[in-house]
Amino acid sequence: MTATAKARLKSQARVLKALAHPTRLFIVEELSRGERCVCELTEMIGVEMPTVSRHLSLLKNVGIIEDEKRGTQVFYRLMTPCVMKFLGCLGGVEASFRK
Amino acid sequence: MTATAKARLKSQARVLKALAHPTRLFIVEELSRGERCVCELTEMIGVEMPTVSRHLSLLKNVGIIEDEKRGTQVFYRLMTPCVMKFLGCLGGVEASFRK
DNA sequence: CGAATACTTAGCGATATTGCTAAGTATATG
DNA sequence: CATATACTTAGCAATATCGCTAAGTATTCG
Repeated sequence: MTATAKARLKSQARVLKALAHPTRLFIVEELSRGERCVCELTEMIGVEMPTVSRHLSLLKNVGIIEDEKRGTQVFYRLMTPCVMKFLGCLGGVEASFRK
Repeated sequence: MTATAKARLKSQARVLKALAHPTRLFIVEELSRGERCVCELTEMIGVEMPTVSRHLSLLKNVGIIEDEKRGTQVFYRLMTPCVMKFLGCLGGVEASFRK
């Protein structure tokens, strides 16, 4: 394993790790339908806002989503719609395992 | 969020979590080129065999790989080549973030 | 300005993950 | 049978993650 390969794997793992949580997967799916503010997401998810906020900043840190403040609200947008194809495939993986 | 949606997200997150580690990503990539025994993977990765073995059983538990014992060796195979397309897309995600 | 709303950050305890070493299991081999 | 090889399992310490509450920041509104 070269150092380059190692760096690439680490970087890819970082993105996967960011996606690897039910709440964050929900956020990504929801944002794929359009931008949402933190309060909307919080209500849909059903955990405290600080918790949602932390999930959001995690996704933002790896470049999957982006935020924009408008008034007192902060709206988040999906930056990499590619992630959705990704998740579509994922459905196949579990299905193939369950059968 | 319905209970069904919750269960699906949890299941998907489980698969992503299994992939979300540099060593396990390496294993998946390597197995996409053909089956490998634990000792081969161990040598390539450069950590102790028990550690590799645990990464392998994690991947096996979510149905991504499968094992077969032949003599004293255990060979692992990729069960869901779909995962590779998945990872191809991943390259795009990081690239789009870095630029 | 003062209060309210929408968020984020910090800090905490509970739990999960990671890699290690040591010990256990199973198959081949002298 | 005894030893070696290939692997897995168990147990441990270090570290990371998760959700919470409390406290801080920023913008709006009376």
